[in-house]
Amino acid sequence: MATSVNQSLRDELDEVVVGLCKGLNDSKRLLVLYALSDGPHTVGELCTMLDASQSNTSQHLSVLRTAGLVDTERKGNSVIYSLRHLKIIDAIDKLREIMTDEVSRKHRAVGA
Amino acid sequence: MATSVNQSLRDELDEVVVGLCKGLNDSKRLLVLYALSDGPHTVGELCTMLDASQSNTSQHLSVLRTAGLVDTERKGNSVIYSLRHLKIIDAIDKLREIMTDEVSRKHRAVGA
DNA sequence: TGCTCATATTAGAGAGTACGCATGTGGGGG
DNA sequence: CCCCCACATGCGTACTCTCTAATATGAGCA
Repeated sequence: MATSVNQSLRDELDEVVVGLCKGLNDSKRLLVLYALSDGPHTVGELCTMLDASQSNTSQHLSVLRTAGLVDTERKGNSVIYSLRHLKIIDAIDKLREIMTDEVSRKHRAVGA
Repeated sequence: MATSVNQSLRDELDEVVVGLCKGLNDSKRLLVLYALSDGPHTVGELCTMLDASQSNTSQHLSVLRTAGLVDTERKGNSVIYSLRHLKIIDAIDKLREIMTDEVSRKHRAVGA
């Protein structure tokens, strides 16, 4: 009955994990994505928003760059980061929705 | 201008990461979620689908349980796992969509 | 009770990840 | 040309994750 799963789905999910989930698996990176959903920002600005060191921020941005989630553009002395896929915010919001469902579910369980 | 980000958003994203993203950050776990989207399965069945050891499968299921992504029910000797939030599949599909966009974007870049 | 099947848990090795610190790089102004 | 600013990168450390092998739990049956 239960057979091993389709290899192409397996490969695709592998890519999704490597390329995207890994990028989302850190609250600071999610925060960066939200910050960029309002519009482009420089690294310095993102540092401030994250309360993180320049180095640390830059490292997180590097992960997001590799994941293909952000774009960069040089402007004078600064580098401006912007969101590459607006859909990523939809995806995260979907997760937040589930989180909310889960919380209210627990409340119901306690109440019952 | 750029100020530190709202603490409540920060806390919420923290929870999203801890509770959900961590659960998604492994292709085997994504595979489990897809397998369960067709309907409930026992651990043994999931082992077969994943081509993974019983121990390893059980450990991944444990992560998903902690994340609140799956439900369990004992039936005789077996334990049956089922999907707790159908929305999680929507979220993953959203990520796959982004993945697709990204791939076609690269192709265009090469073609151009 | 004792045995067996299905699943869960534990311990330990190896790989990966986040962070601080120090240093490298590249554009702009004196 | 030299210096400074904004940012990127390399290194070491502490932590976290996944996996295998071994062991524990728990339901059903003789």
